[in-house]
Amino acid sequence: MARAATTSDAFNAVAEPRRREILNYLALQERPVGEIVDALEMEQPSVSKHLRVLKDVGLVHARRDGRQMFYRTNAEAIRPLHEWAGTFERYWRQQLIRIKERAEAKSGAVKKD
Amino acid sequence: MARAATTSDAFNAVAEPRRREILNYLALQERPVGEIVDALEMEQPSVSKHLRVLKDVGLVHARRDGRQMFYRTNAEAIRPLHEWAGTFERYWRQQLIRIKERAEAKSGAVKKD
DNA sequence: TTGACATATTCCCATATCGGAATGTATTGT
DNA sequence: ACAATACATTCCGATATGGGAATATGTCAA
Repeated sequence: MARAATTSDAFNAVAEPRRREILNYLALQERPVGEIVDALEMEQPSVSKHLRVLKDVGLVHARRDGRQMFYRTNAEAIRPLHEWAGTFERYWRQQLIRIKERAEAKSGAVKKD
Repeated sequence: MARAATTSDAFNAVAEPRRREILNYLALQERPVGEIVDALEMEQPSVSKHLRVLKDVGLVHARRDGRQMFYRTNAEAIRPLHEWAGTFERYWRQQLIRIKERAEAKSGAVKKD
């Protein structure tokens, strides 16, 4: 076995920085491929390939209009990622509190509340 | 060029499901490698290698105690991921509202509020 | 039909992966 | 010093990658 395919899930798909840029760009409104190419300064085949990956895991939706293909971010598909990361929120909050407490203790613990 | 290294950032590191399991397991409290091996039923070298990746991107902290190495999740390092995904929250909320509106319209739009 | 335009796919290559097996290293107890 | 324990690393093989170049596909316009 080798590394998991980027097409396997959203986690793998967004691991690629270029794909995150594309998702950011397509979040506001749908755009044709050519505009993505111009805006993000990437090669057209590269953009098409990234879009293919994103579409396969449901991170973008596609719509044809004449010769153009309009893509837009499917924000819903990013939720699982947000939720997984969110399960750690209470832990980093705790860490911050501990750091703060240690800093206060070190500085002489003037106040105690 | 090939795919970005898993050691490059947190996004790449958490793309691996096994590494997410490890992070989940080490979030509550620090654990020695052997316990991770038993709890998650993975080979020891595999666990060590994943921990190496996680440590390199700062997702876990390590502490030696005798022959054992205790690891714990550094939740702080997961925040950037949470925040990136969070920038899409308003979009998926909009999408849900639109879906709801469409459903109501279709069902006859009995109520209008 | 023919050509132009917009996008998608294929082929190639250097590289990075993950798992398994074997081996290396650090620390402790005797 | 030696063996045992706990991890870490290295080597291997199969496979997936992303970029570049070339080519294929699909759609419209004349």
